[in-house]
Amino acid sequence: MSWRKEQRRAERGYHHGNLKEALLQAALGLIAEKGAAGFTFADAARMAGVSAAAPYRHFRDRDELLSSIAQRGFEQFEQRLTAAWDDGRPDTVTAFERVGKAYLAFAREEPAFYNAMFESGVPVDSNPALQAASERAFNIIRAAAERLAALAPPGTPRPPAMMMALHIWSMAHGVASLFSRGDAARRKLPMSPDELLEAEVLIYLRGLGFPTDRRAQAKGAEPPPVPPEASSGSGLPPGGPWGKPK
Amino acid sequence: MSWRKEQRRAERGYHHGNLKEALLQAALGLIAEKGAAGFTFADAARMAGVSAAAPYRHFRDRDELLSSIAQRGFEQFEQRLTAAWDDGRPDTVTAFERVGKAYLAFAREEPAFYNAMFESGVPVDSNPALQAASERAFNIIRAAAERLAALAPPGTPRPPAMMMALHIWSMAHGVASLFSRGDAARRKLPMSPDELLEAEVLIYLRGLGFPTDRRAQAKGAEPPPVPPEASSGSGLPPGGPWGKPK
DNA sequence: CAGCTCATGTAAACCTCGTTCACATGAGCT
DNA sequence: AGCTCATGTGAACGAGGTTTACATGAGCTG
Repeated sequence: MSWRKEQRRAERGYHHGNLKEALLQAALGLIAEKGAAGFTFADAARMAGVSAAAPYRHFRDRDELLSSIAQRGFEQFEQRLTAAWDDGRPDTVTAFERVGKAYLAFAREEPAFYNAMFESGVPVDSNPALQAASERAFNIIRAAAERLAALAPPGTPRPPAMMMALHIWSMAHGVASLFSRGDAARRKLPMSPDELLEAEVLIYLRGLGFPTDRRAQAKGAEPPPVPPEASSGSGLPPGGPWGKPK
Repeated sequence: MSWRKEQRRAERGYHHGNLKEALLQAALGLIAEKGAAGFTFADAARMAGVSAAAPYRHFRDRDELLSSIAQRGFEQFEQRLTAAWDDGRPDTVTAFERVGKAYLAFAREEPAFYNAMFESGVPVDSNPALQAASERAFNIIRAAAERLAALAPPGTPRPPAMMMALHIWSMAHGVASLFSRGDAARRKLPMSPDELLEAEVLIYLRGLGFPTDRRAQAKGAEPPPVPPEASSGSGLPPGGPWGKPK
């Protein structure tokens, strides 16, 4: 069995050359497989072909590795949310929903990152860089909420954008962690997590008085009077945001 | 140092008498302190004054202890939700909001249970009793949603109660796990988690067309025509569900 | 190019934990 | 009194986290 280690060493020499990165990648894979709780420092080292003590040259301890991954996660998260938001094109509500979907997509497609970010027990404030990355990501949601709030129909009290952002975040996180990942996904649902979240957000926005029919507005302009096609006076498609009751 | 162990043994004899219960209590305390991830079987044994091997007479392994705690958690959770719902008294919306508050209160006051139930990585289906307890608890929310759905204003499409229940659950869980517990509670918020959730639920209900002014209905009866005091035609108090924009 | 230095890796050791196994104890029944 | 079985003990194993003393070699310096 030890020829393997020898061969690896022969391949790469005494020094690895890029161990830090290799450890992060290995950890990412392991966390995706077994969750942040099941991930071990030693395994990551093994996977990178180095001794168990080597990682300590690059991370103070296991928690710091985890926290680094969480930080990267928030960075990628921010990118995905930014792309989804696309500065509110083609219209604010459509873009807003796209952000919601991007949230769930991230949670589903990057389970390792999501796990490290929200479920690993790493305190957000354990590391200033982590905290900053987390805030940048949240700010995307907040900025989107800001734009949405500015569209509040005249006559309606304008909702605080921060509150809206927190509400949306809680919905997305709630759906993701209860229904969209890992063991939780095994709960039997009448609809997909994506549909669930989309309906939730639409109903919420309607509750704030927003026209949730996309045709009713464009490019962030003040919404025009509701056109006659918009059904039931609420701007929603017939049947409600949850589709036809099959 | 060993006089302590001896004394303990002297106090309680060779047999503990109620080790299973003692272990559950010890675990509860440890989880509350350090989270389910940081909790160790050995610590629980130490705290109960027995050897590290003793717990295996009562639990197959560490996971089974955790799962037992999660189950108890769901049972207590169900009780609290049931009490809060109080069969929809004095009116459905009020009772519904009380359930939301009870959810958060439970998450805050019973961090160990909440942790074991939702954040410990214990799969809900690892144990039939656990699964059943979890479903009973969720059924309270579902039943409440059912009653609420039946109140849908005439002319509005009636929302599926199951969907409503899932939405409410996701909001409550989202707020609890992001803002109301442990490290997460350190995020700076413009309002308390309770207020945040209450506003969220009210806005959501309004989005479904429910009159969210409590005076507008009583005892689950069909809501009467909106009285003149109900402002702005939405049934909400002036300023919106989030209070005055200070 | 020889030599030095420091970042980077290794091996070995220590502690804790989860888990198992052979054995001890004593509560309750016969 | 004696049996028996549930319950607890101690020792042992393997694994992981972490530290420490030592090894290696990449890159600078003269």
